[in-house]
Amino acid sequence: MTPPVTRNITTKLQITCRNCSLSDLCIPRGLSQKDVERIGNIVARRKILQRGDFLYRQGDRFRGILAIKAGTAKLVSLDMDGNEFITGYFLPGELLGFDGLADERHACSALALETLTYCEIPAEQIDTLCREVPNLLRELFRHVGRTLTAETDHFMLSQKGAEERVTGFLLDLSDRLSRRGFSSAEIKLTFSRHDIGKYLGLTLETVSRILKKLDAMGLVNVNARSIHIIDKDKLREMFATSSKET
Amino acid sequence: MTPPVTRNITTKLQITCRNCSLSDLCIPRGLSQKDVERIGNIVARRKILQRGDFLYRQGDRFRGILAIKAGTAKLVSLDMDGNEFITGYFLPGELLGFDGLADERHACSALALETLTYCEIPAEQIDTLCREVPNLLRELFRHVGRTLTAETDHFMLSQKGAEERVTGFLLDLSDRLSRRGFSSAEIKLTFSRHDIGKYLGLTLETVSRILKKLDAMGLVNVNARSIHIIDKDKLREMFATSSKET
DNA sequence: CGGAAACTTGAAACCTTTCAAGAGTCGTGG
DNA sequence: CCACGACTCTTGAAAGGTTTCAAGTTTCCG
Repeated sequence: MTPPVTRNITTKLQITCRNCSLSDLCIPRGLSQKDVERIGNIVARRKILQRGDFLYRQGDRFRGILAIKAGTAKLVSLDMDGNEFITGYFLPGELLGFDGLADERHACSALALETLTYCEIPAEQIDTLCREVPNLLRELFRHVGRTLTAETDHFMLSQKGAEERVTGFLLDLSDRLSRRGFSSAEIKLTFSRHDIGKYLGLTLETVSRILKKLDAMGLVNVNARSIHIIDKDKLREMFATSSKET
Repeated sequence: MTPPVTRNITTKLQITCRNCSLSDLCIPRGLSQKDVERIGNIVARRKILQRGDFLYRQGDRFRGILAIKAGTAKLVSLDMDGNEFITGYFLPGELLGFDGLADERHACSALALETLTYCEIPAEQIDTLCREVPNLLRELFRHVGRTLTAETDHFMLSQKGAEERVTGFLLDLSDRLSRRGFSSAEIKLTFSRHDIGKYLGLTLETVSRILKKLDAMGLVNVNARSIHIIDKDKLREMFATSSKET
């Protein structure tokens, strides 16, 4: 057995927060040079995972806040009946792990959708680090806050019609990608149709049908897992269309 | 004795965190006597609002974290099209306002469902207070974390069948009430059917129908806005029933 | 007491799911 | 290099659950 995993040739280059390419997205964003140096020494760096590997599992002890350096991940929640829901997804530069804050145990599982590297602020260090680096506290709050409003948006999206859910998902993904320096028009999905469905509260069949419809309308170009957004404005327009009630 | 009273005749007595009846629910829970004293001096106390009043509005500048002393509140979000969603609700002893953490502006509106009093930790004080009171930081993180997982649960609930959504809502409400010292069987709703619908992603008609059905099944006793839970076990059972997929 | 708002109730319309089968994709091994 | 098997995705038709629409009825409050 033991499949020939593409093991990481550990580049011996020392990457710290200071010279990390994501510093303008990640925690250091709001921090001074000196502060960055400080947390750079504590952050555990460059863990590497393969598709399907867990960053952490539901029920795991909370180890710390993770920052994705490369790759994408999904947040999976199981309810008491074992039904699976995807409650969020993460791109490079985004922070996750906050679901372990409530009671020291993770409420969700996070797993890699492709080869993924990440950094980690160990849980035990957070308190002291926040005290030593005043702005870090605020920065962390900003990030949980953002996670929170993202969940709110996710909920609202999941209450709309199927068409809007899918277009909303594409727009969100596209925006978040572009904010992180990736092409906002050429999307290579790491999600399966099933994943998208579980994220949006739809069946994979419905997702498939709507993707096809958007393609037929000329708004996007769907080819298996690669999606080309042709007319984002019209996509946005169609996303907004359907409001009626108060 | 001294069971948690439902209402407070505006006693002119000086209430601080130390002698607050909710101290075992609110922030002070995890803190030492001395720490409580400390934050007790900073917390702005006992603002009072009437039904329909806003604790804060979407877009308002983030003023601080609020703790409800008495009464209930709902969190309302409007999407870009003006559609209204209820993204959460709060009982005495619960903290809200975290939706303002992301960018100094509240992403939702919070409004009182009945006469309500609350306390407030001013935003400007949070940083310094956290540095002075080490455990407060952890306690605050615990609370945001809890808010986060509550939202996840809310999302998952909203993906289920209508019957489970309503029973799930009743069970959640009942549990949270009892955890706060209120009767878990005798519920006096401060929500309208419309509110419940907006919270669960259902129309008010559907909520009405299902409430009636649960009544007819003998699981609850519905009388306008007062709900008596007769058979919570069976209610739980019916909530779990419907799991099939993996 | 009267009027507005909240709630109930029924029937039809609508959207998404379910079920079922076929097509495409990918990796492995002959 | 092609075949095989396992997935993943597509596509169609029927079933099912919620919403919508449309009246009523009740409750609440001035």
